[in-house]
Amino acid sequence: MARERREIKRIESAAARQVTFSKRRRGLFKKAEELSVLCDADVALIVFSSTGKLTQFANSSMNEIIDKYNTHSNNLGKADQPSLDLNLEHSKYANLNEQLAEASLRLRQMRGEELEGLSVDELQQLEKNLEAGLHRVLQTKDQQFMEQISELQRKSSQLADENMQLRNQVFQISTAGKQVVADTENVITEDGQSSESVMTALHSGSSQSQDNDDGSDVSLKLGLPCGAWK
Amino acid sequence: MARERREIKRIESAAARQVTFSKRRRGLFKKAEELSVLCDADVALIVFSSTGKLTQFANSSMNEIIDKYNTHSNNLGKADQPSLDLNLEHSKYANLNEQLAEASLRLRQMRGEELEGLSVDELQQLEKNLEAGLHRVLQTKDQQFMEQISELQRKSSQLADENMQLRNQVFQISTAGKQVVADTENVITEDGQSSESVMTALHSGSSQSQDNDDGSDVSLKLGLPCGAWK
DNA sequence: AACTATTTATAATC
DNA sequence: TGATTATAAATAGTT
Repeated sequence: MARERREIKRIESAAARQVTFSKRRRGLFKKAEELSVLCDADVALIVFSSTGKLTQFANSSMNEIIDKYNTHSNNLGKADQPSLDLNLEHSKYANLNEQLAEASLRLRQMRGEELEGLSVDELQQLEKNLEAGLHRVLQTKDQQFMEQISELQRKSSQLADENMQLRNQVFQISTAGKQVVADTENVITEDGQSSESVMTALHSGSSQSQDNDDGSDVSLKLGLPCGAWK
Repeated sequence: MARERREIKRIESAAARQVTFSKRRRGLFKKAEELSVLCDADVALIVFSSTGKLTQFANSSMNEIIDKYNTHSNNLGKADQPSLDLNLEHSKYANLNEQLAEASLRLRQMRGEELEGLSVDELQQLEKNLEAGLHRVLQTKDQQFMEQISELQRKSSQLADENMQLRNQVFQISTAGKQVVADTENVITEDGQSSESVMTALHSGSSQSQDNDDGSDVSLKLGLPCGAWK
């Protein structure tokens, strides 16, 4: 319902998926509420995003509706349930454990372990996923590198500017110094150390200029372990 | 969304309410399914009509999602649980949930999603893992290909052997046949059925050779769906 | 997140 | 119910 019809299948791009998820979830919850209001129906809606975030709607109480649902489906299914609660607890574990086991297996397989049982088709699917993942990781890494580089470029251009200013200061001060020296050569000094004073002044001026970068890190390290480069 | 905008409040006419309920319920379930498919989300939808009739949708298992919902709302919700037992249960869940969340995150990151927060070091580690995994997957796939190929080579060499033998048999038999025919033309047979015997021998010999492949599959299919190739 | 061109849902009607 | 249709609403792509 938009610029273009969208085929109903998993959106591959995580970003687009997230955007669509937000939009459609809002729409879905709105419709759910409207149905419950217009038609006086009991509606419960539970949505977990692919990242595990929960959103829920229930016109009355969620637990109430779930209970109602359980009694309904129980009536139609299993007859004896000594402790519904215990069974629920139990199945929660079982479910979580199953999901965890599944996720771990997938992870190990992506690391190239436990591939024995896989068919060629499954291996090719895995390969495709790995290549896509690797591609995105490389893209992200490149992006971070580029950011670091442009940050460094910014810093070094700033340093070059400061450098230029310092050179100017040095030049001006040393010019001024020569004038002082020239003067002292022709005039008897009052304390007998005018030459040293001038050198000290020049030096302290220089070091002060270098230090007035008030703590900013001027190191040119990339912050990367050297061994990480091929 | 129609001829006229409808105010969102309970429809008084029971008939109209029923009609709207049917239409909107269908739409709601459709949207729920689309969301689950498009965005890879877990969606559970339970609707009781005002007459008490139940309709439900869950992309996976309704119980699974309700369980997940219960653990979630337990974890994030009620603080009062006097029973030590319950707290233990609780922490077990929390633990499993944490592990599952961790594993899911790792999986998504290996698929190249949610890389935003990662440092360059972590990205490089991920890259290394992906490359290693991809390498092993490719190795395993290659190995399976090689096995299929050597199996096929074995079979076709076996077939070639059989072929050779058959050619020999055919040659010898047809040569013998000509001699027999030639002989019978000039010599009176002793039992009067030498010709038939020869023909029988030829036929039985041939069919035996074709059948002695004791059930092995001699088809030359690679066992791969054509669509799997780019 | 805001903006539209479209698609989709649906209210009224038969 | 089911089909039709004019219109409201949702939303895909874009900025």
